[in-house]
Amino acid sequence: MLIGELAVQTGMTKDGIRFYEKVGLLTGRRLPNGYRDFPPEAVPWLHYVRTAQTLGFSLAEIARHGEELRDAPDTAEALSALLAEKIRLIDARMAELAALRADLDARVGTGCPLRAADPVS
Amino acid sequence: MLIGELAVQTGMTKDGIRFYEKVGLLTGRRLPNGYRDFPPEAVPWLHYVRTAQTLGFSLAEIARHGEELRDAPDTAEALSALLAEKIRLIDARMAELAALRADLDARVGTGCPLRAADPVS
DNA sequence: CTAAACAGTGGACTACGCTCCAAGGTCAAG
DNA sequence: CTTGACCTTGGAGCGTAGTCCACTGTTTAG
Repeated sequence: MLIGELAVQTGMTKDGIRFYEKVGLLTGRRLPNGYRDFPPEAVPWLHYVRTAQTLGFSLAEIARHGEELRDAPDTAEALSALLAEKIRLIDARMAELAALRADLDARVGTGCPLRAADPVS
Repeated sequence: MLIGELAVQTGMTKDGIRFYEKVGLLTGRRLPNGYRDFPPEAVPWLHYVRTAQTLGFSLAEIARHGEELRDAPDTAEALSALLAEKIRLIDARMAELAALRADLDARVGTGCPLRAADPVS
């Protein structure tokens, strides 16, 4: 698959895809003419990358996790460990969100909690 | 409260605090000598800002929300609306995280799901 | 009076995650 | 053989969120 089609199928720009390759999120095969050639699996992979990214994982983290997987002696086990680790991170983030939510919930109707901190009032 | 003490009490740098003031997260009173003078409420406010920020809200968003509050005719009502809005956002984020978590969960032990997308293997 | 410990400003610089652009190579159709 | 659509590279530029620095002013203690 050439870069343009991958761009269409993932909703990314070509420049974005090239950037992702540059930072190691995608490894590049080249056709004899120098064009990049992506396997179809690149599509779900990029969707996964976008999802993980919007959830607060940096591209470097995502790339590093990919590499850890690639270099693991026992892939199935390494994969499980990595996913378990990600799940722990997600749980931690969810807990933080729950705490903020509870905090805001508690402030609703209790006067002027945020504004009190804003000296303009 | 002078900037140095606020920095100590919030764990921020003075430069960071000045930056926050510059982008409108903090409004500056000045002493006759030109020094910034912060009310004690700035401490919980900055803690709140940091929390909201780590949860994915941009400084611009946080500042804008603060302004919306300030400009609202009925502060208590506006506050409730704003907090309700934030809570909705948080719920949406939590739902996304839950979805990713379930996705990862489902992948654990099912072969080579991420690696399949990484053409190096 | 001077030195130390604070404060102020402006501007350069960083890292991340892109986006845009110019100049040029490749390929299929007419 | 040219046109157009596609691809390549390198480099500049941008927005966000700061950090760091030099130089200068202010306050306090000895």
